[in-house]
Amino acid sequence: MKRYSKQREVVLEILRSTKLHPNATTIYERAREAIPNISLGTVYRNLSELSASGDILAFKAFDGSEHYDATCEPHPHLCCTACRQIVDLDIPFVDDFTKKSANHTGAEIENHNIVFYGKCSDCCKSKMQ
Amino acid sequence: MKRYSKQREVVLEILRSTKLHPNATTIYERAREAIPNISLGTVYRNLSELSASGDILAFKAFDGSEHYDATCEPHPHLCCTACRQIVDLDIPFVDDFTKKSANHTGAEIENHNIVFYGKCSDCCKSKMQ
DNA sequence: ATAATAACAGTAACAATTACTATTTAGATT
DNA sequence: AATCTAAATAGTAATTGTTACTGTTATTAT
Repeated sequence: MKRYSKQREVVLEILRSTKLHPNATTIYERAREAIPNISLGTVYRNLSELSASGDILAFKAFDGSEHYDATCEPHPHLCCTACRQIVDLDIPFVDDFTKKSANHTGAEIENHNIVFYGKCSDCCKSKMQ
Repeated sequence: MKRYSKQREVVLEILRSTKLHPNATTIYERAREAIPNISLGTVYRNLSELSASGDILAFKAFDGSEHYDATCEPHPHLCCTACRQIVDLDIPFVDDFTKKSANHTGAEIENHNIVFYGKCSDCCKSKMQ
C-alpha cells in the first residue's frame, strides 16, 4: 500500500514550483533545504515512483542525465545552446506528426521524446546575431 | 594536425558495416577482434572525434548510454519495446515538422533528436496482438 | 497502543564515461 | 634513411549518475 511521506511530498513540491527541468542532484540540493538529512537515494527512489505513477515526467537531456518535469503530457523540449536552459515547447501539431510517422513507417508509436537544439525564443529576441 | 590511426579506421569501419546502433562497449568488443589490445578509452575518444567532425552521429538511447550511427543526416529513431532494437526511421516530412516548430515557437532550431517508443514495423507484422 | 511493513538514511556497488601519464608512432623535415 | 615533434595510443585511475543493500524509522490499519 502507498503511504504518505514528507520526503516524497517535498520532491513533488519542488518539481511543481519550477518551470525549469531539474535533475536528481539539483532536486536533492533543493530538498535538503527542507529536510537537511534527506538521502540522495530517497530522492532517486521517489522520482522513479512519481514517474512510474505518471505524476511527473522524466526525460534524458543533452547532458545525459535524467531530468524531471511536473507537466506530464509528453511535449517537445528545446535545449538552448545560448542560455543552456531546457525549455518546454507547446507544439499542438506534435500528435499529428507522430501519427503521420506511424502511418508512414508501419510502426505503432506509443510515446515520443523530441528534443530540439538551438536558440530559444528569448535568446533570439535578446540578441540580434 | 590530424593523423591516420588504425584504431580510428577500425572504429569507423565497424560503424559503417552495421545497421544497428552500437554503443561504445559493443564497438570496443568488436574492435578487439581486429586490434586485441585496443583501449576502451581510445574507442571513446575516436567516437567523440568522429562525431565532432560529423563523420558519425551520436545519440542517447533509452538505456541512457550513447549510441552511434554512421548515417549522419539526423533522423528519427524508434526504440522497439518488443525486440528492444533501435530502428532508423525514414520520415521525409521531419524537416517540415522542425521548421513549423521553429516558426510556431519563435526559436531557431539547428538540430533535433527525435526518439519514438513503440513497436517497430517488423514486430507489428510478426505478431497480431 | 501495537504490529506490519513502506519508506527512510547512509553507504556501498555499479556502469558509463572522462582524465591522466608514460609510451608509441605518423608523417614532416632534414 | 635518421631525426624530430606532437598526435594518438594503452593502461589505469578517477568521476559521475544511478541502483542496490541494510539496519532503522515512521505511517497507518487494527
